[in-house]
This record gives sequence, C-alpha cells and structure tokens, in this order.
Amino acid sequence: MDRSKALAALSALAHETRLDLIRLLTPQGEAGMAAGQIAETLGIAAPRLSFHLSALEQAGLLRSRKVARNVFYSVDTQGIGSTISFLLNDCCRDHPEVLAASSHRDAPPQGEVAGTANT
Amino acid sequence: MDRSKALAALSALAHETRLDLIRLLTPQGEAGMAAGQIAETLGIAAPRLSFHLSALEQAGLLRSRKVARNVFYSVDTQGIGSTISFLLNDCCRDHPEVLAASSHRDAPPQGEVAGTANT
DNA sequence: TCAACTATTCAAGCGGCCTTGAAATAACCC
DNA sequence: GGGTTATTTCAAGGCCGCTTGAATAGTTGA
Repeated sequence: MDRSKALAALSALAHETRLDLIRLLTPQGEAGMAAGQIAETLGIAAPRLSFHLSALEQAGLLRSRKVARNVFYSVDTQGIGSTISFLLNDCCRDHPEVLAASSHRDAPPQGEVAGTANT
Repeated sequence: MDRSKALAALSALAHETRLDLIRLLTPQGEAGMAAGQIAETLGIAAPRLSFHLSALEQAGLLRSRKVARNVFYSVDTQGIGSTISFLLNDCCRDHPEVLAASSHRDAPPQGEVAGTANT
C-alpha cells in the first residue's frame, strides 16, 4: 500500500460515524448490510450515510454490491489490514515496542458476548 | 484505550506532515530529536512544526522532554500501539482476515536502494 | 405504464483545521 | 546585563470536509 492510499484510508477512518460503520459491518462479513438497514441501525440520515459510505469505499475500506434495489456494503478486510500494516511497517518501521503494544489487548472478553443482542 | 482517545489519535495521524514526523522520530527511539533539527530535516517552518508536534503530543502519540533550550520529541510507542490495537480489536472485532492482512508485509526491503528511479 | 421503494446526487451553509508571519517567552554565552 | 538561539503563542486568512433537505435516477411489482 502506497503512502497516499494509506493517508486517504486514515483520513477516512478519522471520523466517528465511519468508525461506527466499520464496527457495524465487520461482523457481517462478506454479506454486508443494505444501506437502508445501516441507516436505520445507526440512526443516520440517508444522504449523510451515502456520503460516508462512498468516502470509505473510495478509500478502499468498504466494498459495495448491488442486489435488486438494495446496495449491500461490506468491509474490505484487505484494505483495512493494509492500512494497519502501513502504520506498523512503513510508518513505524516495525518498531518492536509498537508491535508489542499493538498486539496487546487490554480487554479481551469485552462482555456483550452472550448473544444479548442489545434490543 | 477508549473510543474518543483512539479517534483523536487517528485524526492526528491523518495528515501527511504528521506521518512524516512519526516516521522520522520512530527510529530515534527514546532519545528523539530536537524541534529545530526536525524542522530542518523535513523543511518545515517552525510555527507549523510546533503546531503539528503539539497536536501529536496531545493525541498521546509523542512525548516531549526539555533539555537546555532545546525540546526533544520522541514517539510514544504505547500510544501508537494502543491506537493500532484499537483498530484491530475494538473496531474490527479481531476479524481474522483483518488480522491476517495487517500482519502481512508485502514489500519487506522496499528497494529505493539502487536509485533506479524509473522515470 | 404507473406507483412505490431504495439509494444517490445536488446545492447551500456552517464550522474547524492548516498555513503563515510577527511577536513573545525561555535559556544560554560572553 | 546584553545579545543570540530555540521554541512557542498569537492573529488572520484560506481551504476543505460535514451536515441537511430537496430533487433525481434506478428497480420492483401490479
């Protein structure tokens, strides 16, 4: 991943709504979610959602797929992975302490587990 | 690392000059570099540099240390590592494909060596 | 073809970040 | 103490991104 691409991806990620989108779509895997359903889930107005979705897509972090009259968005795991890889390898030069700190997770189970699909 | 802190760190990183700063300072380790030397190395005006340095410091990505009349800046490896960890763990829910893509480095030596600047 | 639904595009307004030059603060040397 | 160096703070201006509501394009089913 080249520099400008990584920069675009980071700029796209540096926004609360977009982090919400990534967080929502990641567990959905390849299937993704329809734009309308995303808007309803996150409580976002349609034009605003569309704006952020295309920003993420242009940055290579999301992919879209049209099915009937719906458009399903799913995360581009390669894109996100490459961005993180850029930070680790290119930007931080594989610094051992950064690598160590990045692979350390401070809250492993993070409740929310027991299928308690928050109403 | 909580959400707002990660968001601040990502916003701080989403800027070319600041990526340059991280990339320059990471190999310097704890010692860091003096502001003036950084400005000279990157060719940045002093006020502009100071602005970006304090932005990174406030985001928890840099640390500063005053020595005589110089201020040495060094990367906060914990801060950067935690930010990356946030992306992997919290935002992407430890998605296996993202983890795989992030630990994969596609261009290890990154030639630039033999000055083969293909026109 | 017509009506309904989904999603995007357009235009306008607002706010915030980035840049730049001048000035101020702090520390050192003579 | 005066002069010099290093860095930050201040104020002004420009630029870009975000939000919002209305309008448009594409698709489905009767």
